[in-house]
Amino acid sequence: MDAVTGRELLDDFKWRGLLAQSTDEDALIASLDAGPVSVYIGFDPTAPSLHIGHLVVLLALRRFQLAGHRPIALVGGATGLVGDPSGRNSERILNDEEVISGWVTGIRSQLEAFLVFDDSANSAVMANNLDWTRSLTALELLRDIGKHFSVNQMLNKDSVATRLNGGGISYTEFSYQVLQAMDFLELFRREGCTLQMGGSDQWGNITAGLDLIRRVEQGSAHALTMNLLMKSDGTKFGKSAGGAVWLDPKMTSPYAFYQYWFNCEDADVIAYLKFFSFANHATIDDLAVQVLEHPAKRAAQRFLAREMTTLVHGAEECERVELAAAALFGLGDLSQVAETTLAGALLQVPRATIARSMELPGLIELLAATGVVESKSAARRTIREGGAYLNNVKVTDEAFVPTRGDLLHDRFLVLRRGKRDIAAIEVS
RNA sequence: GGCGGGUUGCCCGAGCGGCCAAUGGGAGCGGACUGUAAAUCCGCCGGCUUACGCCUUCCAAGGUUCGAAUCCUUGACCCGCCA
Repeated sequence: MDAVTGRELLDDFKWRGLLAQSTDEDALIASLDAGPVSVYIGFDPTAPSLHIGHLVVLLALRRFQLAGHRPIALVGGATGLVGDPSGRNSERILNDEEVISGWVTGIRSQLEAFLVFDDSANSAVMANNLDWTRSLTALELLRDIGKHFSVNQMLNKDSVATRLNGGGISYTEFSYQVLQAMDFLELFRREGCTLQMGGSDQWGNITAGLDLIRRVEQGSAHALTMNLLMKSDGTKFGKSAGGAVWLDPKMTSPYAFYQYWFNCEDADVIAYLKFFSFANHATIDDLAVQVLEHPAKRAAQRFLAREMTTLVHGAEECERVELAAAALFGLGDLSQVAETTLAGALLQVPRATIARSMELPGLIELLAATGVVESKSAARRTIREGGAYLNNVKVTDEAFVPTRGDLLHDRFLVLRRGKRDIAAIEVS
C-alpha cells in the first residue's frame, strides 16, 4: 500500500481518465512522496442523499486513502446554505436550515461508509464547515477574509462569468467561492490539509482557496480536479427514468441500482469501469476485450454492476439482487421458479399488496398500483402498444382481469412493462 | 428611477380571440430487430369509469367576451437599453 508513489497514483488517475487539471504536477508528486498528504473533498447537502454522480470524487478520496494518504470528507453544512453557482446557469432555491441539517446528517453517514476510520496515521476525518462559519460575524468575514479577495478575480471565475452573461447571480451565490476558500484555509490550519480535489467545475473555487492560503499563511497547497463523466452520446451521466440514481436504498432500491449499471451501453461500460472500479488495469483491459468479442455476455456490465452494488449496498444485498434478476429474467416460465426464490426476487422490485378477500382488479389497475406506469391512461397505452406482460406473457386486452388461477404459488402476480421494468402484486 | 422585451407542458421553442390539450425539436416510453446493449424504422407522449365525452393546464389574481394561451388591469419574476 505504501508502495504506491505519487507518480503511480497520478498515472493511475490519468489512465482512468479521471484527471482533469492539477497544480504543478511535479510539485504535487513530490509532496505525495514526502509522506501522507491530508486531502479533502467537500460535499454540499443539496438533497437527502448522495447520488452516483458524487461517487467519482468520493471514490477518489478512497483511492488516496488506499495509497496511504489521509482523506478528509467535508460536509458543507454552511456552504449548502448558500449554494454553489458552479456548473449552473440559474440561481438555486434556498432550502430551510432544518432541512439542510437533516441532509447533512444523512450524507455524513453515507460518506463514512466509503472511508476507513481507525487509529492509523491515515485514518479518515469527517468535517463540517458549519463548525467554523457558524460563529463568524459579518464584520470578521469582511475584514479578515474579504480583504484578501479581489472582486476582479472573483468575476473572472467561470462559475460567476457564465452567470453574469446569463441569468444573473445573487450576492449570496457570488460569495460562495469565499466560503469554500475559507474551508481550505481552515483545514490547512487545523488538519495540515494541503490538497483539495473536486469535479472539474470546482477548479475556480479550489484555486480561490490556494490564493487565500498563500496570502494569509504564506503556505502552499495543491489542487486536483477530475473529469465529469459524460455518456458516449453526450448526455448527462447518472440519470435514469426516475431521475438521479441515489445511494440511499430507500430512494433507489439496490435492485434498481444494480440494474442501472447492468444496463449500461457497451460504448460506455469500459469508461465507467475505469472511473468507478477499483479493479486493476489488466482486469479492465481484459473486460474490454470481452466486450468486443462477446458483447452479448455482458461480462463488463455484470462486473461493474456487481462491484458498485457491493461497494454501496454490501455483498449480501448484491447477491440477493443478482438472484432476483436471474429468477425474473432467466426463465420464460415463471411458474417453474421455486416459491422462496420468487418471493425473494419480488422483494426487490416495486410491488403492491391486495387483500385476499378482495376481487382481483383489472390489469390496468394493477399496473398503475405498482407504479411501473404513471397513470391508468399510461397503463392502457402500454397494453395497447404491446408492452404489458403478466407472468412473462404478453397481454393485449385492455380489459383483461387476472383470475386466481394466474397467481403464482397462489400469491404472486409478476407484471412487466416493456423488456425490463418488473413489478409484483402480492395477494395476502 | 425611465423605456422596451419576456414568462407556454420534463427541457428548448411555435402559437392567428374560436379549427388549441396547444406546431416543431430534444429527452422519455412502447413495439420490431437484438444481447435486460447501440444504431435504425414504426408508434406513444396531461388526467378520468376510453369517452367523436368530461375534467385540469399556457407566471398569479382579476376583467372584457357567447368564447382567451391569445385582448385589458394589477402584481411577481427574468432579460436588454438608458439614468
